[in-house]
Amino acid sequence: MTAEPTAPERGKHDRDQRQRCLIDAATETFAEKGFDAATTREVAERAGCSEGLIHRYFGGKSGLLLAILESRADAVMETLDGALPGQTDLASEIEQLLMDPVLKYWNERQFMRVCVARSVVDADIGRLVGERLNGAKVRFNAERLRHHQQAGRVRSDVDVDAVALALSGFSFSSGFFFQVVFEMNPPDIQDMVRHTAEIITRGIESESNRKGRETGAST
Amino acid sequence: MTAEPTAPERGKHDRDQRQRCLIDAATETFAEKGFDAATTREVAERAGCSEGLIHRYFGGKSGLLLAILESRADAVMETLDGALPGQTDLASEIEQLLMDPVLKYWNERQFMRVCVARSVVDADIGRLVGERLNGAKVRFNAERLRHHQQAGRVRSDVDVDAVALALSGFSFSSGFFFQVVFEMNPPDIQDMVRHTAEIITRGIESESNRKGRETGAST
Amino acid sequence: MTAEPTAPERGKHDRDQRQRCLIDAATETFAEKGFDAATTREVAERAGCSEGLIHRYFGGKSGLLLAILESRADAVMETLDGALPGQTDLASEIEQLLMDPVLKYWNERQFMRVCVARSVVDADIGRLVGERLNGAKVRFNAERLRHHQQAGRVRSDVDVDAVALALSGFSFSSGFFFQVVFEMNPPDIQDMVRHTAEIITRGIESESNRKGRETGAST
Amino acid sequence: MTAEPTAPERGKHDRDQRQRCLIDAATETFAEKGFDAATTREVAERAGCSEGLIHRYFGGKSGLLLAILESRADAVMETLDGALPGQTDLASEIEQLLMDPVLKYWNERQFMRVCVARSVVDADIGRLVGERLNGAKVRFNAERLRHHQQAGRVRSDVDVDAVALALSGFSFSSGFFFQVVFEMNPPDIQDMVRHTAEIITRGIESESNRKGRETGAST
DNA sequence: TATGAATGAGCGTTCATTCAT
DNA sequence: GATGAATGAACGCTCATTCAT
Repeated sequence: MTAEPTAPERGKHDRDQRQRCLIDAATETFAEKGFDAATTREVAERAGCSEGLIHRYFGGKSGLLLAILESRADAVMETLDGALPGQTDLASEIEQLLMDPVLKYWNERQFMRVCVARSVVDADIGRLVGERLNGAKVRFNAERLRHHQQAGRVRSDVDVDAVALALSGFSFSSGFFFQVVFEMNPPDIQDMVRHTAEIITRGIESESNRKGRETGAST
Repeated sequence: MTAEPTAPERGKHDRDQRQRCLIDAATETFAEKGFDAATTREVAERAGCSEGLIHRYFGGKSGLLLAILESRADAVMETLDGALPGQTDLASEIEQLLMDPVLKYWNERQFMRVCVARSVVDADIGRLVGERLNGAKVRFNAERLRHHQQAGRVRSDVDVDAVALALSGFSFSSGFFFQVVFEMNPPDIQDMVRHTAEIITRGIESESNRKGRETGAST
Repeated sequence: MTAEPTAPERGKHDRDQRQRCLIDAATETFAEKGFDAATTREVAERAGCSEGLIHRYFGGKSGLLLAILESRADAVMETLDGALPGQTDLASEIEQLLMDPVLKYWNERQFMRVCVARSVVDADIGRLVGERLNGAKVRFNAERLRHHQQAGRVRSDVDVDAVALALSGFSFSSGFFFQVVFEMNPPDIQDMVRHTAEIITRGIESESNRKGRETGAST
Repeated sequence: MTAEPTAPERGKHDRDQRQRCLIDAATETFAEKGFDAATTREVAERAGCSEGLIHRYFGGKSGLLLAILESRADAVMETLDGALPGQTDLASEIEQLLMDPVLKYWNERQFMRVCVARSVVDADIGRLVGERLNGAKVRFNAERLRHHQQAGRVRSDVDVDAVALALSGFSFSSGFFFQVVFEMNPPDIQDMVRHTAEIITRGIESESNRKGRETGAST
């Protein structure tokens, strides 16, 4: 998570900084209490400015929610996908695709709480999260898998799009629900995810890849 | 889903019936609007009684939420697990364990919306859902898998508890999030789940099971 | 003005009485401060009940304004017209038609303030006041004048509808603006109105009426 | 109405021009929405300058209202009275005294809306309008009538001050309320006013004037 | 006991005003 | 001097909760 921006002194003029502070304060507050139960009063207090600014800048409480989604969605996807190096080894690739989100969902848990809680109740947000957040992850997974399939490491009868979707769903439930919502023990989750990665690898790899792996392993 | 209980006439005394009506009305209302945005006025209206009863019977709005969880949790788990016949074939078993929740989550989507939306925001509810709802499912999965492992159909190096958890997470994301929240096309989801079931089966089955399957398939 | 209804004790249940109290309290408050500057807080305080009732009963502040107009418009017109006995003498009739509103506008000055202030700013209210309040007065005047014209006391070339409108306008400016808004001395206004009544009588009476009056006066 | 002053460019210093722009913008805004519902934001926007200037120049929103009244009262009276030529014919004089305001109130309807709406609610404004606006009109009327009375065209028993007040009231209700607020048809109003002018003329003219008029008419 | 009238704390929002720039 | 970002008091309104009926 990026460093919390320091709020400008009260009364000082600094539009951009103020907006960032408000968005951060709102993310925390919405995550802790839920969108409805959170009050603009508390958001403003946390941001160290007056309530009026929420309405001036974002057009109200609901505008603030949209601003959160807008401002973070792309950033979040970048951090989820950006830095992942492609692996030439299929097993490493699968483990990476499953394990990385488990870390990212933890880091972005506040933002995720806001998104998830709203998506359940607000269909527009639901679709937005499904398409922008999950969709991006799925497309990313599919691309990686396709590459391995073309290299002959993945069985030709495997539907990489279906597997990509399955992987995103599995890492979402592990990384967000098990870890953040159900408060399960992170090391346990990581073991489970690693184990599942092996199983899936075995389930999708081509005959040649299996042999190479067994040989490589025995060497 | 059980039949909607008929509301007693206004003013009539029928405590149990009234309570069931209120719980059903509240489940619908909370699911459609979210817990905070729903009003006790609307719940009472749907239930066909006065607002005052919500407080007399359940001690207020939040008591009504707890009553929903209490009254449905066990029932839901029964419907999720109860009627599932054990399969002697591993592939069928896995497919059944993954596909069944996809149908059940759809039927119980109203109740699930309430649970999930609250669990994200309220840690107590989060743990309750994790332990009572998901936990039951995981234990059920583990038992089935262990049986197949003891019968030699599942590799001995597979951690059935880990796989049981993985399966529950995967079916939760597919059945609830993909299907209900992201509004994806149910047949597409079912195809993906079936495909994934095959992959996982391949990933966990023992050498002997694989050979038997290939032989059986070629016969 | 009818006696101020006594407010029910706080918390006591008395829907009708409460509504009447709120309408009276609102009339006073709107009259003193204007509709916009008046607050629902103050109205509720004067009525001795909680703010919420304004919204429950009247659907909000603007509903309260409409309720005032609805509840008083007819009553006001009745008191303006109802008790006026027809006069066989034209001069008495004119004086009565001009003088009576001067008293009535004073008694209803609070209600009138609300009506007039809003009509200037809100075209819907303007038309409503023009048609329901002033229109009724004009039609009443016209009927009386027509009767005198048919009896030969009013010149046949007089347009009674035009005169009826003129009389209503004159009594409105004298009775409301001069007396209530400009705070002129009521006896002075009454003298002026009486004098004007004589002049108008002279202006509309038929030759025969004039002769009869002069003869009658000299007798 | 005088030509709208062109606003100085934003940021340029031109105190007098800016003040005039603000007063014009405020007159329009207050007339359209009413004083309370109008916002300083909109006034400043229309005037093409910043909100702060309203406070710097006029000390706030209410100061702006006073500035409107101050700056326009005299101008309005000049346009109401200034250009009216004295008539040697009594009938023409009366018609002119009644008809002219009907046109002037229409031209000044924005300013009048502001004055009238406030005068009903604010006693200070009420007196100011009564004395400065209506008072000036009444004195003007009285002077003209006195001249005709001295010339023997008006009966000696007529109280010219009372009639002057009556005329001002009648033309105020016709010109402002009937025409602007009640949105009556201007030609209809003009017919009514002309008819009333004849009636009043007949009501106040001396015997000699009547004879001269009848002779003149028959010639 | 069940009702629904009544409450009042607290919400999102507005806007005249102030003041850093 | 002019700007517009920032303030904060106060608004209309909502609704869980209470309580007279």
